[in-house]
Amino acid sequence: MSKTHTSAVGRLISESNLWVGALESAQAKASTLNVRRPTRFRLLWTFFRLYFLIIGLMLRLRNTLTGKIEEFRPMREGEVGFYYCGPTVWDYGHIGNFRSAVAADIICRYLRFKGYNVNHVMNITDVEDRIIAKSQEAGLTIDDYTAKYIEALWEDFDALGCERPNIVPRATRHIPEMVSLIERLLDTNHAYKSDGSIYYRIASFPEYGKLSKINFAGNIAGASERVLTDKYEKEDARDFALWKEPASETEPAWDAAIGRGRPGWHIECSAMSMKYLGETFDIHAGGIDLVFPHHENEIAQSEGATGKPFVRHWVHFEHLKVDGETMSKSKGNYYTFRDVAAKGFSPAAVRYFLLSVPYNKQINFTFDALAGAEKTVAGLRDFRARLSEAKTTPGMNDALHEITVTAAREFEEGMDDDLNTSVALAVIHDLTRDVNTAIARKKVQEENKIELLELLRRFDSVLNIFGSEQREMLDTDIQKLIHERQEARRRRDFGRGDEIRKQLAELGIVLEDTKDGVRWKRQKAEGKK
RNA sequence: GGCGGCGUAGCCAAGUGGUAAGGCAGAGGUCUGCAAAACCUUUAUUCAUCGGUUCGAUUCCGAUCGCCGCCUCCA
Repeated sequence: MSKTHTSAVGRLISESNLWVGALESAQAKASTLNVRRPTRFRLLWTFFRLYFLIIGLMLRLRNTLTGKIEEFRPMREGEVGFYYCGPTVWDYGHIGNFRSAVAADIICRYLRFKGYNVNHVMNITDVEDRIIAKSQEAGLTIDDYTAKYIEALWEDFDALGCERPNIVPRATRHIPEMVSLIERLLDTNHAYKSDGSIYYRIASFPEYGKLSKINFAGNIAGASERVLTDKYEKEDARDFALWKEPASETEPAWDAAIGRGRPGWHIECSAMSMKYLGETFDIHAGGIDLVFPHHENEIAQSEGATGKPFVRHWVHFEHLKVDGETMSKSKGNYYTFRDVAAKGFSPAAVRYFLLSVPYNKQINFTFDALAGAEKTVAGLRDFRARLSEAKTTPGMNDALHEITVTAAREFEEGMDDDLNTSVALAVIHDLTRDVNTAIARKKVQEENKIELLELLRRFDSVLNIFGSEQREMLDTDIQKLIHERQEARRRRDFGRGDEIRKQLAELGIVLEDTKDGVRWKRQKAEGKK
């Protein structure tokens, strides 16, 4: 096999979308004919790639609005507008929040993997009842109060390997946009003033309930006491506040043509998402609990004001449970990401755990499962290091090449199927086992290594579980000890060798004697219960 | 009361109308001076329970039990 082959395969991997059966057979034919990848074959490949990109490997995503799994097609070719209802910064994020954040991260990363240019907008809600209450308790302005949690949020994002969104609008910085949207709603009779506050008139929007499929008739007969007993100056109990009159002088408020007040929660997301993504955009994501009323209200506000469809594809993340139960402070099973990290678990293990179950299924958090994730991640990282270090012979092992190609295809098929990360991970584990065997049997050739490492990079551009490829340098003292131990072993002075191994273990360095020499690694982080 | 999700090995779990992915843990083995790592074998005749449809159901339908979510600001 020639160098040309390698680069073509490398491109194949890096461009993705191309791993289809027909392609493989074309490729198999090329190799049986022992053709040095002539230009016409490359053209044929390109044809297949384009063909299957259009009709073949489409991402299928569940859409809450229709309740169905649909092929995802953006409004504009190659461009995706993505809005994720981000956190309310009144406290450190808990592991449930990060389940959603990781899910949003995976969607954006996978869309990019598929070749889309993604504009990821994540809002930060930095004015809201709890924040107001907490900041007043602390004697701080809301900006001073939230600053600490916003900073913490980014630290947690970085630790968990979540990409920073492209745009992170804050509610308090978009008051004029909200005010003008409310004005539009007043003009179109979708909103009304009452006692200094402004409410949305649900009766004016007949499609209200289309996202959550909520049945108001059924509710009234049932247990929704709050709706019935709440005392509001509203035309209809279902109407919700767009603009709230401050209850006291000390409450944060903004002066506006519509009166002094502060925005309701729902209007924030309508105003900010439309500002950055347009009046109609591709994907709006968030936790499942936001379906009603938050997202339902966003639709009412946005579509009421514009008369256009607001969002084409709604994606909702299922919740995380702890030991099979709801996570709540009163049950004592409430954990922030920081709590978990403080118990000695690595952020990588937390990320792995959070993405090990598809986003649309509830995930059950247990410390046993997290300890399992810790070992699994360590194993995967070890695998990549072993592959990087593997000694190779020139050329390409065809059987291993087939395994590589198949893994690439199956990974993409799994992810295309409504982002089934469980399947994608299983593909990686299978590949790991096969390649480990190949390494042990010295079957990994130079070109296999190149394409395998490239494939792992491709996988990791989506999952981000392998992490940095930078190999840490050892202290010279430690290097000397390792060398000394090798010398001792050569003399068959195993007593001295074991002594040094023990000494290094105490320094957190674990050694592996392989046929190609000694490998070292850091002691795996052990999570403690 | 209305709407929705889920119950799969010790644990976390994927999945499908045709007879159970993957990870962790456990057991045995190969390799190794010993380890470690890796690999191999093994661990659910069975997918909450009971009925029904079907040639065939874990997968579809019904009922029951259990868990979880939403029903006005919770990811």
